[in-house]
Amino acid sequence: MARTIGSHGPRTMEAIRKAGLKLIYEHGFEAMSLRQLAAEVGIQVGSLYNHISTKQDLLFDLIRAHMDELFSQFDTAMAVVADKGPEERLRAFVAFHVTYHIVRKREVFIGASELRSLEPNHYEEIVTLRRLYERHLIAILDEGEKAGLFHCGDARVAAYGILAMLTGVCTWFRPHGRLTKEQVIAIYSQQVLGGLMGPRAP
Amino acid sequence: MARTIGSHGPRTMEAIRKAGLKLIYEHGFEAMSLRQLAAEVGIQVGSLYNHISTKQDLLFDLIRAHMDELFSQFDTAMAVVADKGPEERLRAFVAFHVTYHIVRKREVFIGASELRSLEPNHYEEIVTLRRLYERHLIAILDEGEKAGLFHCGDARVAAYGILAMLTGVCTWFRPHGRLTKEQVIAIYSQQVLGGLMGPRAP
Amino acid sequence: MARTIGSHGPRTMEAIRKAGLKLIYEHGFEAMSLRQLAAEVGIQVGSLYNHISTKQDLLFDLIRAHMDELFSQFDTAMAVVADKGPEERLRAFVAFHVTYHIVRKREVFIGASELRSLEPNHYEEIVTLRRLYERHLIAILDEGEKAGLFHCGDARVAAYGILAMLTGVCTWFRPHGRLTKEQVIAIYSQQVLGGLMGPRAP
Amino acid sequence: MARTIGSHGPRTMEAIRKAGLKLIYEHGFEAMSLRQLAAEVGIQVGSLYNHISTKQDLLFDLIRAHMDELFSQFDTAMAVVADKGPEERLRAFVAFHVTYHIVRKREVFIGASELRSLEPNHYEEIVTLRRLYERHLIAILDEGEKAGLFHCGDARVAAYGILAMLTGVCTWFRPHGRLTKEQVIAIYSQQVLGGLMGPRAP
DNA sequence: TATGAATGAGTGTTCATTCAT
DNA sequence: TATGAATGAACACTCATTCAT
Repeated sequence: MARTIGSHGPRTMEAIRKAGLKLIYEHGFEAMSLRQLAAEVGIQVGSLYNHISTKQDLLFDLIRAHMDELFSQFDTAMAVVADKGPEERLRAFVAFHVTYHIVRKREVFIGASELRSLEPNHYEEIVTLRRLYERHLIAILDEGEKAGLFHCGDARVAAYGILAMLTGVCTWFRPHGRLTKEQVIAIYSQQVLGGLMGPRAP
Repeated sequence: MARTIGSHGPRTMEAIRKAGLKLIYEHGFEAMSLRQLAAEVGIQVGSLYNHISTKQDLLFDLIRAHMDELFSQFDTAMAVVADKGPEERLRAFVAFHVTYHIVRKREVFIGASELRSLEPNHYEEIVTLRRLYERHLIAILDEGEKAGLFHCGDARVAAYGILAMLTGVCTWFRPHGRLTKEQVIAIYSQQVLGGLMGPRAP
Repeated sequence: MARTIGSHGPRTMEAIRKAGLKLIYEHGFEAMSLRQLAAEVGIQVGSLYNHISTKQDLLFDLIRAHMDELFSQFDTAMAVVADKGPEERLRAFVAFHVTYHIVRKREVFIGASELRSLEPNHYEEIVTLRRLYERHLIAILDEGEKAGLFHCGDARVAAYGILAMLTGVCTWFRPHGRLTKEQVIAIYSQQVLGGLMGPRAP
Repeated sequence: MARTIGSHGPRTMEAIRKAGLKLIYEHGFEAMSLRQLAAEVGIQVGSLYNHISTKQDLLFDLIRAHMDELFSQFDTAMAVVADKGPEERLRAFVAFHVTYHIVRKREVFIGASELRSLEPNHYEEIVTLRRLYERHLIAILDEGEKAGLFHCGDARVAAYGILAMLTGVCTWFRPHGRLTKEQVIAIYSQQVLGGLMGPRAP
C-alpha cells in the first residue's frame, strides 16, 4: 500500500547503490538477484524500478561512477607531482593506486571482474576509460625510459605488470592486518622502482 | 535427434569438460547454462547427467584438475633447478608461471575468477592448494632474503605482488602478438629480480 | 518534469479520453498500460487517478459515451424519415450506420472488440444498448416484411447480416481512398435493399 | 519430479493447442496467461516450454493452422463447382463460408480478433493468406459482373460486405438454436445473390 | 491537481535437475 | 547412454493502484 515512512527519494537510490555494491562484490553480478537486492534495501522488488531501469544499467552505473571517482581522485593526487620527474611521479602513482585500491576495494573488484557482464556498448565505454588510465602509467614509464632512468623492456607490458601487482592488494589487504597501508606502499614502491631502475640482468 | 557419431562413452565426458571450459571462460559459471553446454557438446540436457552429477561438481572437477596439472607441471619444471640457488630458482619460477598462464589461460582464469562459485567445501580445498603453491614462491623469497640476496620487505606481500604481476599475462597475452612468450618472460624476470635485488630506496 | 502547459483541469480528462481511445484502438485494452496512457497525455501515472477511478472504468466510460453518441446521432438522423415507409427508412439506416462507422471508426471498433474486457455489470449494460440499437433495424425489417416489401427469411438474422456488412467498413475504409463514403453507401444500399426486395430464389 | 503418468509426448502438445484455443477464445490472447494455460492442460508452467517456444509462437501456430485448414476445406468444397457458372459458385462459397464459420467458430474468431497481437512478420504472413482467400470471392464477383449477371458496384467492396455478413455468424450462431445451419445459409444466399442480381436502384 | 515512490500480485521465460523409456 | 518430457523454484521485469507531499 503506502510507502514505508522514512524510506524515500534519493536516499533509496543511495541505498540501492550501496546494497548493489555489497551484493555484487559478495556473489557476483549474475548470482545476485534483484530479490536479494530489494530485501537488502528493505523495499519490494518492483519498487527498485522506480530508481533503476534494468539490472544491467545498475551495474553500468556503479562501474561508471567508480571510474569517474578513480579519475577524479587520480587527477587530484597527480596534480601535486605534475612538474616532478618520472621517478617521483611513479612513486606518486604507486601510492595513489594502492591507496585507492585499498579504500575502494569493492568498487575496484567489481570494476574488473564484472566487466564481462556489461553489454557491448557499456563494455566498450568502460574499457576505453581503463585504457586511458593505463596510458597515464605508460606515459610515465616512457618518459623515464627516454630520460635513461627506467629500463622497461616494453613500457606497455611493464605497465600491465605493475598494475596487476598493485591492483592485487584489493584481494588480500585487510585494514588493521599485519601490515599498514604505508608499509605495503613502501614494499611495492621498492619492488616497482627497483625493477625498473636496477642493474640489467645479464 | 540422433546422437552425434563418436560422442559417446569417455569421449562424451571429455567433450563436456572441453565445452564447459570454453563456456565458463566466455560467459562465467553462473551465466553458463547446462542447455548451452549440452548444445555445444551436441547432446540433450538430460544426457549430461550421465556424465556429471551436478553443475557445481563440473566446476569443481575442472578447477581441481587444473590445480593437479599445475602442480604436476610445476614439480617437473622446478626439479631441474632443485639444487640451484634462490636467484636461479626464482628465474625458473617466473618462466614456469608465465608459460603455464599463457598456455592454460582459460583454466587459470576460471581457477581464479570462479572460485567464489564453489561450495564452501570445494572452495576450501582449492584455496588450500593455491596457498600451497604460493608458499613455494614465498620459500624461495625467504631463502633469498636469508642469503642477503633479496630484499623483499615482506616475503608474503612480495610474493602476492609477483604472482599478480605474472598471472596477469593470461588476461592480455596473445600468441603471435607483438611480443613472444620469451620476451615477456625476460621483461618480467628483469622486473621481479631487479625489484628484489636492486639497491634499497632511500 | 513540469506539467505540459495547458494540460490541466477538464482539459486533462479530455486528453486522457482521447489518448485512451487511440491506444486502445491501436493495442487493445489489455495490451495498453496506464504508463503508456500517462506518457501519451504527458503526465505521470499517479496523476491519472485524479481523473479516472480505474482502468476498467475508463474503458466503460469510453464505450458508454460512444453508445450515447451513437443513439443521439441515430435519433437525429432517423427523425427526418420518421414518417416515411420501410424502404426509405432502411436507406436512411444504411446511410447513417455507414457514415457513423466511418467517422467514429475507433470508437466503434473498441465498442465491439473490447466488450469482453468489461466487467459483467458493465458488459450487460452495453450489450443491452447494442440490442436496443439492433432492434431498431429489426423493426424496420419487420415492418417491410409485413408490408410485403421485404423478404427477410428471418428478420433478426437478416439484421445481423446487414449490421455486420455495414459495420465492416470501419476496418477497411480509408478517407481519400479509392471510393468516397457516398459510393460505399450507394453500393451497400443496393446490396441490402436488393437482397431484401429482389426476386425470391428458386 | 517425475512426469505425471499418462501425460506425454504429442498428446501434450495437442492438449496445449486445444486449451490455448479455448482460453484465447474466451479471454483474448493478451488476457490469457500461460499459468492459466498450463493449469488447463494439467502441467506446470515451465513444462509448456517443452512444446512451444514462446506464447507468441503458440498464437501464430494456432492461426496459421487455422488458415491451412480453411484453404484445405475451401479447395475441397469449391472443386465440386469448379466448372459451374458464377451464380452456382457464389452459392457454394456462401454455403462453405457459413458452414466453416459455424463449425470452427473459435478458430475463426481468434484468426480475426487476435491478428493485432501477432508480431509484424507473423502478421504479414497471415494477412497475405486472408487476402488470398478474399481474392477467390472477388474473382467470382468479377466473373459474374463480366457475364452481366451480377451488379456489384465495386467487386472488392461488395466482397468485403459479403464476407463480413457471412463471417458474422460465428459470433451469434448457436447449434440447436432457433435456426438450423441450412436455414441460415438459405437466408444469406438469398440476401447475397439478391443483392447482386436484383434490379438496380434508381 | 500533479508528482514520485511505494506496493504486491502478476507476467513470460529460464533454470538445474529427475526419470521412464 | 541418450532422449524428451516433466518439475518447481527462480528469474528480471511490468502492472494497476495508493498516497504523502
